[in-house]
Amino acid sequence: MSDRPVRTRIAPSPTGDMHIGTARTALFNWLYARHTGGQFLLRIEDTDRERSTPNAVQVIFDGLKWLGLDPDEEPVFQFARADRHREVVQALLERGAAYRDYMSPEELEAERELARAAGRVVRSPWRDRSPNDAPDRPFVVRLKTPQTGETVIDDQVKGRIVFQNENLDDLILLRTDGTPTYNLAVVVDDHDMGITHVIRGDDHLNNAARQTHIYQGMGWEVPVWAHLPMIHGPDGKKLSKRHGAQAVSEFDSMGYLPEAMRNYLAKLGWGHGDDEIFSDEQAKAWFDIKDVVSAPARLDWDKLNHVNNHYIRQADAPRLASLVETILKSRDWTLSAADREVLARTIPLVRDGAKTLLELADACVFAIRKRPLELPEKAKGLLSEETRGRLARLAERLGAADAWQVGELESLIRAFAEAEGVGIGKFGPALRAVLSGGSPAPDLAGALVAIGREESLARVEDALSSGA
RNA sequence: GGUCCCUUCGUCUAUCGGUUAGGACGCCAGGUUUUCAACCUGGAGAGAGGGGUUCGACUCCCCUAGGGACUGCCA
Repeated sequence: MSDRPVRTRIAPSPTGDMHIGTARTALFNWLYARHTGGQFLLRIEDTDRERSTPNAVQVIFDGLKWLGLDPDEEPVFQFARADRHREVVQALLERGAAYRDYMSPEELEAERELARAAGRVVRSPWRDRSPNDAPDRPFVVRLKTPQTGETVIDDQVKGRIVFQNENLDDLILLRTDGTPTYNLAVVVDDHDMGITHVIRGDDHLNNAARQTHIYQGMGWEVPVWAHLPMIHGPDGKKLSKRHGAQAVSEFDSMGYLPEAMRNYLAKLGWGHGDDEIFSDEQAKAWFDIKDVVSAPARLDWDKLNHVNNHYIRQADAPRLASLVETILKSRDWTLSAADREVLARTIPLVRDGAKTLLELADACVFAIRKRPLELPEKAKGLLSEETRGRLARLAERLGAADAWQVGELESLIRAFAEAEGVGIGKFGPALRAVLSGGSPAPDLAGALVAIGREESLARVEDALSSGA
């Protein structure tokens, strides 16, 4: 390999959702490019005309953008390069590194069965036939892969892997209809894009051996290979919908922060000693393909939640407020300017316990609910005559509080309990219920601050006057 | 069937021939406590099995078992 500047790429096919495994592959490519001062590129593999959709292309753009993995150049669309791919096939043909195969689908099928039964690879009789024998029939173009010797893949993750060439079949390069296949297109595009490091899922490990011969047929430099193990579901099976999520957009809508995803995904298959939480800058500085683990990893929701909670605590409050507002709006809440202020006050008080933005939003609801709050049955039971009197006396003190701040209110509540000669447990639960209407709420002082003085006192008043 | 990959606590991982096999999440116990979290302290918990190589193997080699990928004119 040469010392060309590093260029990596992510090459998804736009046929549906963006899988979280694709996201991690993109992350590793991005990290490696950033680590080495190289470039990270995007190529849309849209050669499957049946399944590729513009919408799915947009999903990929959106997914990468959300994850903060910005490509350094405009995306390359593979289908648009079909002429170039055919040009390379022509060159391969001229060099004698490829041949036209006139087997009919039926013949191919028969050969496939024979080959499988014999435990060997599919072979075409046209490989060694003279072009002069060519019939007037549709044909595919196949790569003329060596049948003796061995092909060595020096993989950065898996190590040195040796394939016996007799086990490698002749890849189809061009279909009967003249369109290029995936295996040809990746190689040509990676070469033309100057990709130095092919970092991709290890489902392509076998392809690497076969693709090597396309590079060699053209006399091109073979890239450095790095085949990443896949991400499995918590049960160790292939990650699928029933595991809760598999698409990047789903993690977004479940309330995971992109920086949390980057940190968590980076730790899935790669690590830097005992470091668990690290910044993008640290990840870029530390990341090396050689440190990627070679075994598949399972998605662990508990750990993802833990990491996400960490980043929710770290995030800017205004950013969280806007994210929470988006979630609340999607639940048909309309927020006034005053509500937004309440939200801004509430978030710092409740964020510590939130594992997702959805939970954060839930935790804010108590503060913006509209009076009069309907108390749950359980709460009504708390409002004995004695407690009502106590709350009334407490409301008086609250009304006269110097400052409406957590510290002040905490001491006020403590002092009140002492004055009443009871523990906070005697009136705390009732106050909480009255303030929140049964919604989850933080500690009393925090709840009071979040709700605001006027609104808090009004809620207490509502409760005391109802059914009195 | 063939080729190839993988295998340390439940999970993610550290270890790069010599460690009481470390950390994190989760779990359990205790603490804090006006709810739920969060937080603090402590605890349980691992080298798939069998052969080698070596003074010494989680670490190197082989076999077995169990997972997985590929074996498409999909990507």
